Amino acid sequence: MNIQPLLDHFSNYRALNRKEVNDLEKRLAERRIKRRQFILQQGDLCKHYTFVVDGCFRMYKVDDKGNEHNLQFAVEGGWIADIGSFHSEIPSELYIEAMEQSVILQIAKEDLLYLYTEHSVFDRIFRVLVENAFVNLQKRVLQNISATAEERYLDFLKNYPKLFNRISNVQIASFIGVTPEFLSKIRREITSR
Amino acid sequence: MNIQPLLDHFSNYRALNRKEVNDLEKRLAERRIKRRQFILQQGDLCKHYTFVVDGCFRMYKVDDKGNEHNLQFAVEGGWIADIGSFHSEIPSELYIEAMEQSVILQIAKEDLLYLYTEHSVFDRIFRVLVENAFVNLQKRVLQNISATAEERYLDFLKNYPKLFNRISNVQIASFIGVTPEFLSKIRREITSR
DNA sequence: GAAGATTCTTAATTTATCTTAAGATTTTTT
DNA sequence: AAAAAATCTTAAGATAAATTAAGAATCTTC
Repeated sequence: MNIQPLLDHFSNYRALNRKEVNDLEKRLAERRIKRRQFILQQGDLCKHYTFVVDGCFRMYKVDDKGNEHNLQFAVEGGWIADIGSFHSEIPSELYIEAMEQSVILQIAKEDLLYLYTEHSVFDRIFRVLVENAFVNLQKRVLQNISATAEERYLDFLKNYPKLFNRISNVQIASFIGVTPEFLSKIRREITSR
Repeated sequence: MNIQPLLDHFSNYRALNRKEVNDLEKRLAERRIKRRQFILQQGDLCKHYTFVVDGCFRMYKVDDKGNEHNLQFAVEGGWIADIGSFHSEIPSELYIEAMEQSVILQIAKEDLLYLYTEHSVFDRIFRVLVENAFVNLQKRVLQNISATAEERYLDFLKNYPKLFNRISNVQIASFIGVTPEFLSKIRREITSR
C-alpha cells in the first residue's frame, strides 16, 4: 500500500509527524476499483472518506424521472464522500461511480473519529480542506443562479482542465445542469465563431 | 457585550471550558448594524467571521449587468463571511448587507487563528460547522441543476421557515435564481390550484 | 398623514432550454 | 474484425424563463 500521495496531499496543509503518519497508515485501506464500479449506491450508508490516488469518480443523484445529475467529480489528489450520510448515518441518496480504473485510499468513520480525537492536526487539516471545498461550491452556486448555460460550460472547461478531455460531454452536461442535446448546441455555437 | 448566544451555539457542537470561553470573549467584538448597512463590500478584504446574534443579513454578488445575486442569508444563530477572501486575503467580490437592524459578534482573522492554535476545540467546532454548511450547499447545487424554479421556490419556503415571511420576494427570487416577475408568476400558479 | 420609494402583480413578447427522435460517430466488448 | 453500446449531433416543436412595461399595493420617511 502506497500512502505517499495522501501524505503529499496533507503536506500542503500541515506536515505530519512520525506518530501521526503511523496512526494514519494503520487505518487506511487501499482498493483498486474498476471502471463503472460503485463505491456508494443510493440507500447505502456512506462509511468512508475516499481519497483518489489514481483515476476518476463522479458522485450523482438519480431523480424521480430517472435522470442523473452529477454533483461532484474527483480525480487523483481529491476527496469524495457523501459527508451528510457519513456523519448523520442516514442512507445516502447518491451514487459514487468510478469513471476509470482507479486506486483509492479509504478511511472508515470510526477511524477518522479516532484520528480527530487523538491528533488534533486532523481536525485542522480537514477543517481547511472543507473550507476550500465550501468556497469552490459557493462559486458554483453563484454561477448556477447568475450565469447562462454557455458561461457555465466555458467555466467548467477553465476550472477542470484535468477533466474536460477525459470524460464525455454527457457527464459535463449533467454537471452544469443542461441536457446533452443543448450542450451539443452550445458547443456548435462556440465553435462557429 | 452578551456572548451567551454564541456560547449556546457552540454548545451544540462541543462545550467550552472556562479558559476557552475567557480567551474567546477577549477576542470578540459586538456591533450594532442598521438596516441597509454593509459589513462587507466588493473590493474589501473580509477580515471577520460574523455571528448573527439578532437580525438578518444577505451576502450577494453584483454581476456585469448590475444584477444582484443572493448567495447566502444569515439570521440569528448563523454565521456569515466571505471565507475565500478571509483566508486568501484577496479582495472580496461580495457584499454583506443587513436586511434588518442587527446585533453581531465578530472575530478577526488573527484572533481566530490564535484560538485555532491555542485551543484545538475551535478547529473541531469550525470543522463541523463548515461540514454542515457544505452539505447544505451541496443540496442547493443539486436543486439548481435538477429542479424547476417552482420546486426551488417551494424548497426555499420549507428550508427557511424563519425567513420567507420576513424578506421580500425580490430577495427570494435572487436567491433561487429567477427574476422577481417570474417568481410572481410561480406564486400565482401555486395559489390558483 | 402625505410623498416617495420599494415591492408585487399582470400580460405580452422574446429568448433560453428541454424533449423527442433519428442518424452519424466513436468507444467498448466480444 | 465484427457487434454492441455509448456518445454526439441535428432539427423541429414544446415548455420554461427572461424582458419589458404599466399599474396597484405596501412600506418608509418626513
